Amino acid sequence: VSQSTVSLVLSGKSSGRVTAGTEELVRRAAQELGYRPNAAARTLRSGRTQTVALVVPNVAHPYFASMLLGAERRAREKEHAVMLVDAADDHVWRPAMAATLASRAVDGCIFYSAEPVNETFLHTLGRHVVVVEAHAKDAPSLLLDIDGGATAAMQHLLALGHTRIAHLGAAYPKETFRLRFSAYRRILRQAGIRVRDAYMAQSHFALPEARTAAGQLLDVSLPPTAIFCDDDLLAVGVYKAARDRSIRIPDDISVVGFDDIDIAQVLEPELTTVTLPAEQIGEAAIDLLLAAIEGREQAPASPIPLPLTIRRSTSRPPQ
Amino acid sequence: VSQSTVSLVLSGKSSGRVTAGTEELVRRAAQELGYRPNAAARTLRSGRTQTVALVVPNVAHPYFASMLLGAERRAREKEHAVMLVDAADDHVWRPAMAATLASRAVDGCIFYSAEPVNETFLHTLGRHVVVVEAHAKDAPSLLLDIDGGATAAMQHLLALGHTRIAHLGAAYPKETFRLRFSAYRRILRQAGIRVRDAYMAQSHFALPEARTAAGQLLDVSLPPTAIFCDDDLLAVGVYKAARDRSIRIPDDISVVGFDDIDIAQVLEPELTTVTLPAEQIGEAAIDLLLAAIEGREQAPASPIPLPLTIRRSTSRPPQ
DNA sequence: TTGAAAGCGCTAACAC
DNA sequence: GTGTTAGCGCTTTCAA
Repeated sequence: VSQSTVSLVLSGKSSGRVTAGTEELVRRAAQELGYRPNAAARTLRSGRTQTVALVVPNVAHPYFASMLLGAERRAREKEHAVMLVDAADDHVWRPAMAATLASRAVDGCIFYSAEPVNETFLHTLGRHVVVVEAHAKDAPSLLLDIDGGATAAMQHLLALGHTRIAHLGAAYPKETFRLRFSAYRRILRQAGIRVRDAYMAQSHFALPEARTAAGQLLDVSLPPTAIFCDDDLLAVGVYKAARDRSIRIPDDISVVGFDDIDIAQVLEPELTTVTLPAEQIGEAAIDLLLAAIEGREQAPASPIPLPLTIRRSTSRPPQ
Repeated sequence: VSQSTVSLVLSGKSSGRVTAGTEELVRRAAQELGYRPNAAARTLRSGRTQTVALVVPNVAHPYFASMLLGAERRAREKEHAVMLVDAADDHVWRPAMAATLASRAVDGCIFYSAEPVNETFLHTLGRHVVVVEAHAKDAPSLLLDIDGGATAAMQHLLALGHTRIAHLGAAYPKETFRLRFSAYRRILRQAGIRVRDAYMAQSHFALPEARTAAGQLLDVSLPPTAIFCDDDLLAVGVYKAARDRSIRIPDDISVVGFDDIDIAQVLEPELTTVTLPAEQIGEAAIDLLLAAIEGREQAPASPIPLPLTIRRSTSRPPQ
């Protein structure tokens, strides 16, 4: 029973090369001895780690947690492991990720981009990269129909009769948020409504800050009758600020969010929001990355549609 | 310029072995060529992967997401990567984890146990294992003062004057939840209050089910004036069920949760809950695991205290 | 159908 | 101080 025979059998490449008897023998011995092939040796030989990295800005944001859930599940189905890199802030992750990729510790990387991805940088990494929710010239990217979702949200508000619509934007430098903001302004302009500076505010993803920013919007002299938020977490800030001022949702003000994280249904009234299928996005990202790693060309898919989920936080504007 | 010299320099073991000039030379060359040591080869030689696995029941639960955040941050500080395994349900993770550990793809594993850990199983793995929030005979474990937290919560309710206190338990087979339940019964008994079956319900971590279970508690003929929940997510079910019945929190019923996830402050009124320092727990788990891997013996630390955070969901019982 | 042997890229013991 | 060399455990020719 020699080394190569064992390798053949345990890698499933034994058909027509090894006798059934020998094969059985090998399997039994492996079983009894609890033998497990050493991953490092295998990687050294084959160049494949069966591991992919996932870079997200913040796992504690429920949207990313769900995406990670979907990605890990799918990766495991395909016999891959997922390594997590929490970017936390944009300066930290690059060296870490660059080192990880360059050392060949992973076969590829899913990259929830913080910004128009530096292409030189991507190339330097020399591994397969998939970008989620952003365009990248030299890497396959998984796109969402952000504009479509934002447009649906705004049109919903217009259809209800709102004209004084504010925007609470995410203070995060990413294409996806610029798209949400553009859609807001475009739809207003198309409807012949002036875009007012006083109806626009920004906040990071922290409740106290979102609450303050939302409060500024509510305290304008002629206050808005609806607020379109870049993110459900920011919508929570609106709920809090409204409550601070005894402003009722949706009677006095309508609120629309973006993401449809669990919190949307925890809020009272439940939040009307643009639904991002986070787990599905995680799965799709894994599929795209594995295809790239295995050299299967994928026709660039069309952006994932984002339906508006209408709940109780939107209604006709007050008289 | 030979292989071993390069190795010496780049592993930082060059002091007193390599001339400053040569060292500089090597570094510069490595820099220019963009040389990165191959992780697999290094692992094969050294036996260390610089990677640890983290097994959690469900990353989409905010508590675990935060724990993961803390763990990943600390691991990166210590130059380790974190591989995520989402157990999803208790049957799936074992083979996956066993394979990962046995193949030496990771140096160790943090295991948020689903159950009194099967010790034979742990040993089979043959790698370092740290168990969080559960006792394990043969592995270092990171303990939380669950009983202390639950006791504080119950005593808070008693101190407010409640005697009809219900318990909404998590339908999840884990020591930590049994401890919460025992504390509930013990405190009632110590206060001379009869433990009523009608005041006890269970639910999985799904809002519709939690809402139904909470509803049953509220619909008892002599309803409770307070509910102690095993988890903040279950407390959300109570809020929903109360709202369905126009029962006011805290005027008609007080609610206490467990975890202090972000949702606790999203709820209105904000939830009184037992605070688990999730990120800190993740960090501590990494510290414990790395200590074990590096052979540093750690005196078993005392359980992490869990303070009760009192917010607006608890008050005196109605007259 | 099975075995022998080379070599993936690194580290560490040892020789120079 | 620097170079030579063996070997980590596997896969994969190639020879028997």
